[in-house]
Amino acid sequence: MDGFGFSKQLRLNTPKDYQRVFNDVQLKSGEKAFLCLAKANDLAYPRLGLIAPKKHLKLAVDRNRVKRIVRDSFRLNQHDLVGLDIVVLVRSKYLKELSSQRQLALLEGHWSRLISKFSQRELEFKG
RNA sequence: AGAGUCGGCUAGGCAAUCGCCCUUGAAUUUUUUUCAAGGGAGGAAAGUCCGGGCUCCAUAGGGCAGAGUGCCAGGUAACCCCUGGGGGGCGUGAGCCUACGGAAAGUGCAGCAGAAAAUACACCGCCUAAGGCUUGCAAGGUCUUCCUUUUAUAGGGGGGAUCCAGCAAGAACGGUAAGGUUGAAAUGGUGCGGUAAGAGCGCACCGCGCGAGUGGUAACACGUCGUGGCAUGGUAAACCCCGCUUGGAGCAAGACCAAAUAGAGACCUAAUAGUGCGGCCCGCAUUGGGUCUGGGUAGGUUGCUUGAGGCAUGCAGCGAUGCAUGCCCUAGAUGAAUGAUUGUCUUCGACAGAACCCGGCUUAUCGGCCGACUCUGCUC
Repeated sequence: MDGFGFSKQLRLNTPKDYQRVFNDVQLKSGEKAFLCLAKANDLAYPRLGLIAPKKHLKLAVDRNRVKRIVRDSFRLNQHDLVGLDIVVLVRSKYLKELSSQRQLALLEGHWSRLISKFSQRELEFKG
């Protein structure tokens, strides 16, 4: 796993996968635009799930755009996120007003916060 | 040059890096993984408003109801679509708009204004001819009275009454609908005659209805002829009537794989019956159907892209379109693929993301390009 690919392996594919994360949220990071939920997965790679409700983003074009940006950011940072199942929820239409650069910056912040929380938790768990 | 009308095309390009989906080929032991090549959203993909294909319900059949549709001809798989034509309306014009069958089968509806809104009425106005009314007049008639002439009949003269006849004036409980006022709409228009005043009351012209004729496949047009003084106010995206069309459900359709609407038990119910069948009846098929208990799956494959397909040329047609030949294969995802970052093009954008597939309609839309045409102005 050294490339920056984003194959099917790296996605949450079934309702079951999503339920697993929702039923036991271990890590959380969020603000106005995004909410990231995560749970350890005991795998050698991270997995990503996306929820962009029609309620917040009415147009299919907007929903697709956000998903692409999140996926791309996840793809480029996947090596730091090993061992996590992450579900990203799009929270509001406020997102629409943000530039793609701003969105990417927000996501970077979420990733690093998740990583630090995750490593802290691992330490506690071991200790 | 300015203003405008109609039609068509386009919908960022290029480079680098990191990625996604599909197909093909190669490597790998098949799975998997890797590499290479190729392809990868729209003109509206949208709204889901029509019409089809396809699938299942019966092989989708008859009638009623319901729904849709509505000038004519053509095109098409089909249509509420398209093309051409006709009628009506708008515009100087190119052009644009038009649910455009029936109102003498019936029912209903019409605020405000106005005299009056569908029945003919009569507010203002105009008129006083006929018939009647009121008032006046008194030369006729009639009645009455007085005077006078005469023996008398009768004659002459004066007064009064009456309203029989007459004359004049007035109006309406009469005539009229020309003129006025309202309105989207008021029972043909103009002129002449006519009349008490008026009126299709009569005539001329125009308009209208009906019939014939001519042209046109037809809708319809023409106005040559005849005929009717004119009859049927509007509204049918009000009910309705008439003609035509129309079975229902949808790719979560449906099919396959695995034990898979399975298999098991209990109770209830039924042959003029139940179910398929989801408006109702007929008809057709079938012999079951309903409730409950307990048990189990809710995964994968397919349908899924070669099609009423595109492009080019030729022929037929005013055109929509059809036919012929050649070439091409051009997204098939399914927690859902086209992106991100950077640079550059002086500027880079709008509306917006395929989900079974087509043909339309409607709505959204930044900018650019091309063609045809119209009007106005200037120059020659």
